[in-house]
Amino acid sequence: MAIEITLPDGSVRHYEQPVSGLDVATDIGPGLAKASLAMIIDEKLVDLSTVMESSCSIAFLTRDKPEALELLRHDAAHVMAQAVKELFPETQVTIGPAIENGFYYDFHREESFTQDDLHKIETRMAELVDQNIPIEREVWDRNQAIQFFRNQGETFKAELIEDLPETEVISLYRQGDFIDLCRGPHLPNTGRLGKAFKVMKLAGAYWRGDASNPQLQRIYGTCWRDPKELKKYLHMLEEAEKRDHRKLGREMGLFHQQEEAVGSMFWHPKGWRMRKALENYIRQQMENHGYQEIATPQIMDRKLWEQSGHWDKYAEDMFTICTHDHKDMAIKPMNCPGHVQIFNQGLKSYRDLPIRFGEFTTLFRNEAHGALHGLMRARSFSQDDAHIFCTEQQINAETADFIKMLRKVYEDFGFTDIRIKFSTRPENRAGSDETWDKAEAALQNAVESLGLDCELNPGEGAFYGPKLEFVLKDAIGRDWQCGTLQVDFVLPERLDAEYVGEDGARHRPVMLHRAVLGSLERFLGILIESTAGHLPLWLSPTPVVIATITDDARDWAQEVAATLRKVGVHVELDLRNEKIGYKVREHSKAKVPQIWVVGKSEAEARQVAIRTLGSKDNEVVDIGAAVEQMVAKTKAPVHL
RNA sequence: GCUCAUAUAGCUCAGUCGGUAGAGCACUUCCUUGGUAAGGAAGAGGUCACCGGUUCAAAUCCGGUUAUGAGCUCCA
Repeated sequence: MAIEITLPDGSVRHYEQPVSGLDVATDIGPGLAKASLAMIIDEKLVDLSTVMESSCSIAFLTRDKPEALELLRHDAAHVMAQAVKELFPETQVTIGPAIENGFYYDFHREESFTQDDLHKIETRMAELVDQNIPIEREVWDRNQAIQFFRNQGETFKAELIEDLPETEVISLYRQGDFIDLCRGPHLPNTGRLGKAFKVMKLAGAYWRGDASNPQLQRIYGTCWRDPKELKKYLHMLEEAEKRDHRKLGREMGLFHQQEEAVGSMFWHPKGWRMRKALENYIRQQMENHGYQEIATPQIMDRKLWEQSGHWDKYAEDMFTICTHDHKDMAIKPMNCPGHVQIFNQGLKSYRDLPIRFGEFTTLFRNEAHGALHGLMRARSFSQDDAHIFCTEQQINAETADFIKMLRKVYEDFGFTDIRIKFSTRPENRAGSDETWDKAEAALQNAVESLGLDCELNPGEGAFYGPKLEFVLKDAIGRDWQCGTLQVDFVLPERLDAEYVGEDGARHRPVMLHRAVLGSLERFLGILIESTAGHLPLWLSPTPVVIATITDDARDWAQEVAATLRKVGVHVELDLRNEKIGYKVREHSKAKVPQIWVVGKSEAEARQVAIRTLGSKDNEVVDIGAAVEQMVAKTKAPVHL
């Protein structure tokens, strides 16, 4: 029986007998055999050792291809597991996948790994690579595999196999004495892994991601195709650390936090100017989109939160107050119930809908201690929060208008590539399945009519409805939900919202919960990190500092400052007896977007020398033109 | 909340074997009026996060607490 192997270039090789990928690669050339990590048969990635029994098309996955990374990282995880088992035999292995930039492996061991252990593990991994141990695939009988891992004391692995569907092929990979359950594919040997990896850090993680399960020790590593890539990545991490908003917030004099107010901000003058500018900007956009601003009480009776269902789900995370007459009050963690109270005042007609209420007041949530993260996750924060009360027929149009606003706003900050997650019904929820079917279908319909590209995020919706999450990344690549849109058929029912329809009967409105920026604090944090503190001038607390070279220019500097203040530009003067280089350095470090340097010659010519942040040059401009460009740039964008 | 790590001057950090603390920058004063990322000199600044223990003696060793960082869980 002849076997025809078709290669990507269209050439065909003929074999009389079953042949492995490695054989074919060796036939073509020893260079290819050496460079190949795995192969692709009919678009499926498999081991190089896979034997082909019939004709097929194959391609070799070589190290230089970007897809090789995932394979290398997965193998790095296995090599790490082998190293850990050799060094600490009492450890139980669980799972170890490739992730963005690297890999991790979750281990169970009574004793904690130490920093020193991590070094040992890394060293041992390098030794295993040097030993060039063959990695071999074996297919086992399911019960035999379970029994095998049980005998080895690997209860987590045994549990994994037990939970695999009966039809699943149980493949084990053997590298030396180490055998692991794995779907594969893998490299032909440990030598192919190379040494562009690094064991990074230790963290806790729950077995199967459930906090009620035992906690495992997760060891993270990074892995690349060559040392150059590794170095580049490590350098990138260092650079990202410099963009940390908590660090920049201090350096730019924006805010600080302290022990007496964990999770909350002390906003300094500059930070607060910035925070206000952002709020005023989004307030303007909302007004242009027909939203009406309201303010609801900070403290409301527990009864209202019980009625809405929040008490049931979030009581632990709410700050509560017991008044002197023993009333239980909650400090509001969100605005929705308050907004419904205003909607419920007076009888609404279908002619009134949609009604869009917006609010920016501060919310308070007693977030878990370990969840706090600077501006990104705080215990007090405010949102560009709004609720749209509308009919089912209006959902699509309202969604379209919201998306339109969101896109323009995100563009203003340079966020053009927005990830959207579609989160569906969670396990713990309010409302009937029928209601959820309707809400999810309505949101799905709106998404489709707009042609939005969403990732499905099952089970992650709000307890009252499905949601869209608009996700941005921070400096080191972590995801943060910023904007959101939620379709809610539940709260209007629970809080008894209604309107009179065309038919004269009473109906429940639909509630759309939505925020473009999400938490203003979080959005600022993301923005500071994404811009490395180089904010747009209209958001910058001090868009310009006027710095004198000598006292000769003092009067001119003050005149320029007065001119700017007259047109509403926040300007600071630096008249100190310091060298201009010193002043430039200081204000550059504080991320001041423009430094207007004035010396004797500028004073005489009624000019300023503009130095823009990030540039080493300066441009000498007449005062009229300079003020004009500053006024234009410090004006927040407005969209209609 | 859980796991691991960390906590020394305003900031960034050093501090060996346990013997009561040090640098640079910032700050204050004086000198310097200098053309685009650090001019010079002097001075001041610390209950070594907090509480307890071991010890003749603790920044240092041990226990606890709090906060911070990373990750997990959570995120209305």
